[in-house]
Amino acid sequence: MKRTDKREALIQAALELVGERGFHGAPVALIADRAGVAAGTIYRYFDNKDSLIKGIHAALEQQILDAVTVDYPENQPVRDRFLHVGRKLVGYFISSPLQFRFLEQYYNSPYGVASRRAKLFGKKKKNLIVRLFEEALDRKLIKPLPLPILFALTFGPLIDISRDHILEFVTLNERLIEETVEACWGAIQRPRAVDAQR
Amino acid sequence: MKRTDKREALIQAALELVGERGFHGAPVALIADRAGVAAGTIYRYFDNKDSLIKGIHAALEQQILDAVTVDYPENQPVRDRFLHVGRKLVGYFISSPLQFRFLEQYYNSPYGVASRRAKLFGKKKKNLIVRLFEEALDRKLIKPLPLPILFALTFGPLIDISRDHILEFVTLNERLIEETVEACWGAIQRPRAVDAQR
Amino acid sequence: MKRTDKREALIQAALELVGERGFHGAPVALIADRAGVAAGTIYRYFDNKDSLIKGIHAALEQQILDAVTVDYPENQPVRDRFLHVGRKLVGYFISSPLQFRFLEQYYNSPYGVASRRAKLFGKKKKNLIVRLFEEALDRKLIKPLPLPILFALTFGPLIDISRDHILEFVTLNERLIEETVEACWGAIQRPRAVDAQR
Amino acid sequence: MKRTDKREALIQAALELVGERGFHGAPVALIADRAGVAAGTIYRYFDNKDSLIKGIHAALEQQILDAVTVDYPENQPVRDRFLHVGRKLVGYFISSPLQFRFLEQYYNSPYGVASRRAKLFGKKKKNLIVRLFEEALDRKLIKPLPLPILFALTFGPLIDISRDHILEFVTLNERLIEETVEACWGAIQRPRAVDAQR
DNA sequence: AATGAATGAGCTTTCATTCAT
DNA sequence: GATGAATGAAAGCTCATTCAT
Repeated sequence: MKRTDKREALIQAALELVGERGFHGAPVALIADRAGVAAGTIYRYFDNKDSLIKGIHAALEQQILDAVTVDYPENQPVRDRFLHVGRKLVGYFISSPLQFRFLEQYYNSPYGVASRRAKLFGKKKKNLIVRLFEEALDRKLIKPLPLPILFALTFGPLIDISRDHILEFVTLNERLIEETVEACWGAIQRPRAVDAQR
Repeated sequence: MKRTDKREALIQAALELVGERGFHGAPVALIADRAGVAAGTIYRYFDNKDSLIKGIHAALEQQILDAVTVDYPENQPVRDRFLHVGRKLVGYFISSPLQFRFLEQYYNSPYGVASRRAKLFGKKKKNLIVRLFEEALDRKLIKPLPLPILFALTFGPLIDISRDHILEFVTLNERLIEETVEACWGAIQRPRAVDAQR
Repeated sequence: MKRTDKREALIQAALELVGERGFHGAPVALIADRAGVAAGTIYRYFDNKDSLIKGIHAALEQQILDAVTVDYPENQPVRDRFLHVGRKLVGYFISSPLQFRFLEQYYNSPYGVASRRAKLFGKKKKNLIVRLFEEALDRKLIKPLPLPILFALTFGPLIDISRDHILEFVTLNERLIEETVEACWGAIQRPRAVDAQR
Repeated sequence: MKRTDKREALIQAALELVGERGFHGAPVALIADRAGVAAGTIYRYFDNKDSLIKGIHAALEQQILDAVTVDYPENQPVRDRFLHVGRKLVGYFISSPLQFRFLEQYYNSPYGVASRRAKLFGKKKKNLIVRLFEEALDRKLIKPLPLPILFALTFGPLIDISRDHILEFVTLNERLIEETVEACWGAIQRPRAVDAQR
């Protein structure tokens, strides 16, 4: 097993254990065991357990960023770009349940308290999203609400339905995802002019 | 101190400690200390620590149910009843940050995995909400989506903005709450007939 | 076993193990074992292992102080008082080999680096000795050398012969102790006037 | 780097680390690192860590012996030879603080327990000193005390003042060293006949 | 000969739970 | 009923030593 392989094996093992059992269920001895290495070996690849956990988190943020960026319709209307991001996000989550559950654990633990601010979005991605929302606000396409509320109305439900799908409370399909993402857009979309108000 | 008082004191102490410091910061010795009883005493009132934690959860669900039920406009239109529930929910959360943070801890821990199914709503309350949504579906007032998705589109954002308010990412006021609850309704509301479709 | 007994048992066990084997040979598990308690019990009596070690050190300093103070001939000539201190010090050390070896370990370890300044003498005792030496210097009874050098010339050899006795390189008896203590006095004693110089 | 160079580098690195930080601060990985070799390489030159430590000790004893032997006034009076040894010893110690501190660590650790018997003097040097003392005893120049006591009265203080100088409790100069060494001689010197007693 | 990744026993400390008082 | 001292398993981490390369 090569150096990189072992690092990957440790990340994979920790990801699985935390995803499956939570942080309480992922002591270093077990992580090492599942990765097929000795406990002490972890400390050749990571400064300490926290560092391993944070490393996974960082890697996942990058994955999400990548997933959302693929085929991003840079030059299409705001609405289309929003729908793209929503679709890709849900797509990533439901195709990566371990990763999703890890992130849920992470953001609700001492580890994640500090980076909660960044929520599910790393710097680069946040900028992508933030830019999108700010453009939408500028053009008066969406309601003039604080960004955190706009995020809550859009990404909150998408995360929730992803979790529900993974926990099998609901079975998503393309149509349902599309309708939900569109409903999220509907939640923040600015009511059209006079006619629609009537 | 009466029997019930001690039970209450233990629940309150555990609630505070978990809310303030997370589960890691709430060992039984500390809970007992803050409750003004001996460590061993906990085991007269609860089978074990898990049981205490679950007891708190149950108590909080009841509190939420009560909060939502107060002044519930039983005979008003579905939309009004929905807005009432949303408003009360957010009101309860932001006026009970300890309770809110406890629940967040709870649902993201081994304790909560089992009861996640119940989400933020206990049996009775679920029925209240479920009845509301089913009536809305029957009358074709909202989109024909699976209940979990409807919940995600409505309660998801409300929980998120409550968290953001408690963490001071945003400062809610009555107007913002109202707009957000209405936006949630907008997300699931059935587009009106022919005109809106055009 | 009473509370105090257990504390004493832990101190005794740690004292023995450190004295016999050095700090490396005194892991908490072994200390607890020899004291007849569980490992965790140590932490009811001491904040941590360091605290236990420091507690022993403090207790021993007090013991030494007490030993030296008993029958201290407050109103006798400086020379008599010096001889008293020397005799008592050696007497304490060779009758308390475990304590002696513990202290040797202590002063040569990370634990003792900070308190090295105090050397074998706690505050009160240092003052007793310091006062004695200062009086002797004032009266021009001893050579005008820096205090550390005076200490080295007097207590250095006394500690060394105590160690040698404990390690059985030499077998001390009252006469030998007396002669050595007097030799130490001889080392710092001011040469008498003109005659002695010739 | 030649074979011998690596051995020397390892000894030097270990000497520095132990001298600076104590045994706790000198794990093999760090020693190897500072010596510019791989951790495993140590085991080509020494059986194990203990062996390396003992190797340093042996080297230092040789150094001390050499230092004391230089300019040794073989044909001068016993007193002069004694003063020479004392001076050279202190001179070596205060000009080699790392070496001094290593030896202090060594003699107070599991490593040194076995070789304590040899004290600061290896075989050859012991013989030099022992011969000196035996000659002095034969000629009735010093008090008829056991050798360990004579050593304690003479080398004990010299080691102590060297330590105090290194720790900056006192600042030695040639005069102070001379006076102290002479005081040591005074401690063991046989009182001169009737006249001096008067 | 030399490397350095890997090992795993051993360390100190925490804490849910028990039980004699 | 209530206490809180005692327990001991389990945690994260270190480091002397080995061995495939």
